[in-house]
Amino acid sequence: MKTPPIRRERARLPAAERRRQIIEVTTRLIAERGFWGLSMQDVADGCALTVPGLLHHVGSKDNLLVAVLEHRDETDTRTLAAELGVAAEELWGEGPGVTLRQVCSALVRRNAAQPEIVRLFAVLEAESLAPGHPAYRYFKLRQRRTLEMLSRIAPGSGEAARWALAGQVIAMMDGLQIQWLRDRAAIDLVESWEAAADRLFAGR
Amino acid sequence: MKTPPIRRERARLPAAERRRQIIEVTTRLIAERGFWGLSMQDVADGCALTVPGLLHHVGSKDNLLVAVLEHRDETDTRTLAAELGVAAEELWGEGPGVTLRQVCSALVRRNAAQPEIVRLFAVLEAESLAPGHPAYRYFKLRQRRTLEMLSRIAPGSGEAARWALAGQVIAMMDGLQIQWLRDRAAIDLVESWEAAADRLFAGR
DNA sequence: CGGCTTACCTAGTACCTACTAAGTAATTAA
DNA sequence: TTAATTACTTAGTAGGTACTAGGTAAGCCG
Repeated sequence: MKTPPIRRERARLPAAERRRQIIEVTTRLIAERGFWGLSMQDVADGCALTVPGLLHHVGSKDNLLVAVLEHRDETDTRTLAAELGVAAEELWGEGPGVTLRQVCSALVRRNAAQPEIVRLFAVLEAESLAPGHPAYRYFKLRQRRTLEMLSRIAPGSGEAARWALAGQVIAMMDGLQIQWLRDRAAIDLVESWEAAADRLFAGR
Repeated sequence: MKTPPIRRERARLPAAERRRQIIEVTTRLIAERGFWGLSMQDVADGCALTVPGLLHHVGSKDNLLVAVLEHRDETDTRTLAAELGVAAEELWGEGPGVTLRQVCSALVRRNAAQPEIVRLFAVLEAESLAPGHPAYRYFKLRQRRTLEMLSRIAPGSGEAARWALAGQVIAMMDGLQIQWLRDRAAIDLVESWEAAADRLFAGR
């Protein structure tokens, strides 16, 4: 005695739109629980889908993570360039288009407005330190790439000195962001960063 | 037709010793997968125990995490004080026993020798940013406490300036540690820190 | 309208999750 | 030497995990 199929009142969305929704929901959930703590069931629920319905769009859990990261990288560089009033290509070019300090200020200001996404990266950044993590390579490459980009526009004479400064700048931003995420009432991210930057960029 | 009970060749350890082993194994596993990714089965396997055997000692998964953190705090402050040749109590006292820079150098040098434990904290620090995490309160308190301790021995005139410096020092250490953990071949933690400290403590 | 694509479904697999209940046997104390 | 303690076991519960196979129906194009 089979129960007759129940008509569901689910919206049938075009793939692109559904994908966008999936990525948005996943971003929030990873920020909360990390990738290891993420469950496809929760993502599906957040999209009013079944789990196989979700898998139809993303294929697998690992793929989903990759999709989230790629989407972030894409939008991030785009909006950052826009905020600085510069074309994305010349952001990291040789010419003195923008200073390191300007880039950092823009970055921090935008991050201050999207704590959820900052948290996503903070959690994944730490989780992915283990070589078995599906985002291990992604973050390793990302670190090298970021360091290279920042050191290119860093002030200072020697190449080594510019690299060191770039590393310090990244470390400081990451560290302050965590303190801020932990106690947003007590810490103002932009203000803390500017104070730290005054010290890091002193005499330049 | 029951299979007869198989005689296991398992060591029966005194509680204290078994607990020590459990904490050690758990520390390694959390560093790898985070708390959300930790499974009691894996911990039990690592100790050559069954899961209920493990639960006999720790009660629950949350308790296990608390035990790990408490154990770390205990040993960490003890060995840090020893390394500086100071009693633990006067480490954070009013008198000019040690400078902030000395404390940081000692901290970084010791951390450089135990990457697994640094990774444990890096992962938990990020994961526990979510209010539902069992270590949420622990890390929030820890951040406040650390900030207070460091700012007490920080150089500088105003109280606000000392707090700011303490925050920057913590941020820089955390950030450099992550870069180091991600690419230990490319980065020397102690060296990076000293270079950064030269800048942070400049003119003091 | 008729056929094709595709968004999404139900059903099921094989396994892992933390945790409990209740019992056994090794160790220690009287 | 017996009695109490306790480290650890097997067995079981109730539910969650990612993922697959195969089907249904909604929407688009001719």
